[in-house]
Amino acid sequence: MVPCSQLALNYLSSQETQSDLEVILEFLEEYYRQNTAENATGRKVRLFHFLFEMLEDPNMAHCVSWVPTATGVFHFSSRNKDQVAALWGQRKGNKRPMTYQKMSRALRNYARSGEIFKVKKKLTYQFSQDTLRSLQRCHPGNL
DNA sequence: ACACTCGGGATCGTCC
DNA sequence: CGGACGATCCCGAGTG
Repeated sequence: MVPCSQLALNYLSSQETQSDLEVILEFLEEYYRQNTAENATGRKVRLFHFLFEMLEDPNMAHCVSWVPTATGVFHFSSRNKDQVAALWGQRKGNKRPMTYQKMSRALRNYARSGEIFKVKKKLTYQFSQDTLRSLQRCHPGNL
């Protein structure tokens, strides 16, 4: 997560015509909206955010893991893929249980927005460069 | 023949 | 209310 102060500075320097107070209030409102409800209740989390979390968690390696050969490529375990899906549905608070079939449909939608692409291999997908960079920026952990 | 995987249209829920 | 957007549901085709 980029520090609030740095974001605010960038924002301020690009909005020199408005009054400082106006700009600051506008920024804080947006910042607060993006960084509270999301982390607290998981309401605004997108599927690829969740998947990135799973991929960074060593305890989930039996479900999803990075493919070492290329950056941003990951694949699901054929046996445990539905476990990831179940956790995803749980995170979203869905009434009906999530399955890999339904979750993978959402993954396929990411091809249109260019966030994640399907690769030829079974059960494997690839984050786009931009998506991967922004995810790593928000996740100050390893790498 | 069979189970598993992929593709996509339709629909839903939330937000503005 | 209605459109945009992301996700969910469902069914049929593809494949080893």
